Amino acid sequence: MTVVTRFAPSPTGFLHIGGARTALFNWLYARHHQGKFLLRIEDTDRERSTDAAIEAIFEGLKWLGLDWDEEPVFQFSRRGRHAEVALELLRSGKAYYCYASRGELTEMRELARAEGRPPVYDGRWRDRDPSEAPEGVDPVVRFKSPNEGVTIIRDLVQGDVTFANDQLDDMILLRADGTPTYMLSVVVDDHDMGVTDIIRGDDHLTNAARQQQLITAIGWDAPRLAHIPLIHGPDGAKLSKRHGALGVEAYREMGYLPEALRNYLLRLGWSHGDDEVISTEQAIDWFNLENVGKSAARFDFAKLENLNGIYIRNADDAYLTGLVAPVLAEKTGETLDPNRLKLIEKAMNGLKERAKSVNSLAESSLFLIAKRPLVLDEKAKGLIDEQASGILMRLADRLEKLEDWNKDDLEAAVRAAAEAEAIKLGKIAQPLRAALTGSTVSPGIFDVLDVLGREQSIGRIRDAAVT
RNA sequence: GUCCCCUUCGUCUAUCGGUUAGGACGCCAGAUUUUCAUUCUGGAAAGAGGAGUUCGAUUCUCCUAGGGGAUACCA
Repeated sequence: MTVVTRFAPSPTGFLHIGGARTALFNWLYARHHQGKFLLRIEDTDRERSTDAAIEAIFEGLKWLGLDWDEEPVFQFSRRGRHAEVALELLRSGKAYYCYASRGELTEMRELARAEGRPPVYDGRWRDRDPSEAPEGVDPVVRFKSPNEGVTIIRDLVQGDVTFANDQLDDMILLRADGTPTYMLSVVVDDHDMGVTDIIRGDDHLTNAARQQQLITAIGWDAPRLAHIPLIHGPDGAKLSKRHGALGVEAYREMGYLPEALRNYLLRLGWSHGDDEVISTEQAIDWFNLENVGKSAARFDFAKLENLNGIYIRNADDAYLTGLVAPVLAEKTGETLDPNRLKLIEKAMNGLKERAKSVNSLAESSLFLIAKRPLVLDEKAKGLIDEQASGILMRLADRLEKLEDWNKDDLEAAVRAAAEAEAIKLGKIAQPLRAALTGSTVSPGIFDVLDVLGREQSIGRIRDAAVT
């Protein structure tokens, strides 16, 4: 049987980082087994579901490169089918109408808690005759779950987990208004979609027992289960939305590459020996459930940043230029013409060597497209004293005489200038850097000269030398 | 309260009874270098605590502690 996995987020907010990892694992598992990766939007909570959230989930998955098979399933649209299954259970005596009021339910829970018993529904309508039903009350449909024995979940990550059946009460299948609850919907949808392997957060582990009872009652085959641990924030607390949990689009805005984030997320809870930098092809080839850890992991930005740097350094110059362009456009307030983009791409090799994010890449390429005269930062200004000005003027004269403006000749000229001045290369390179870039930090100075070209370079040197 | 899960350097992790407990990030020191970054070398840094089982436990069992999750007519 081919593997079918699914990612089933509820569209009540952005695609957060924990969901992204769940999606990644499902995707990897499906691709590894040459199976299918399906998407289901669990939008049955009409109050909280929004179209914007649905869009954010699609966009987030696309950005991460997690392509899904077939059309996404919208759970709400399948409510008729869900109710049908509940009604069938009702007919076969595996479910029943319950007329207990909300007040009764609260009372029940409080009493149970006070007595140290599990806070569950006591089954008061389980065997009661419907003729006793109170007037004018719309009943809910409850599942008649086994009261004795145990339910064992054979989890691929967590191992065998045993629940006593008396801990699990008769859950609601259909609300008083006839709409299905989550427990029913997932079971029916997973079955109808042919899902063979459910990989989800371990906050669903207790749900798994109830769902398994339901599946057994209906008579379906149970899918394989794998409950992966949650991701915690840097402080070890649960990663909640008000607690630093960001949507994947926030990571894009911070300048992380999707492939770096994917790699980071993969290593958060899964390992392959000592391997750290893992390509997507390798990930698909290697991914398995056996090497998924059982404990929650903390999110560590420092490590993500390191990985991001590695991916940036290895990335294609044109690709990076394409990513930098919009950021630059936003910073400068104008879209870049092809000539300046070409300039950036030419400098990219030196730029990417020292970048940790797309944003820092943009920041450090700003000098390339700056207009003369350059504004020097404080440190750069400090480098150009009277002596340095003289050196720069003489260097400008020397550079002007160069026949050919290329990296090798430029290097030779600058070194010759240093020798003529009887100073170390650094003594001339730093003021030169300040003059050309307005900063004390930049790519190699000969690269900068080369990329900037004769006119800009000499102009900038003279600008700095006279002020 | 009840149930379930988890626990190796600060962080992510390797180890599937016998290792000087390995790697990565971060940190510190050094080398390279025109700045920064990269790269390279070296260093500090861990089995929550307690009982067992065993010739031998990080590894198996139990207890304690700590952390997390679930306890809805939310998903």
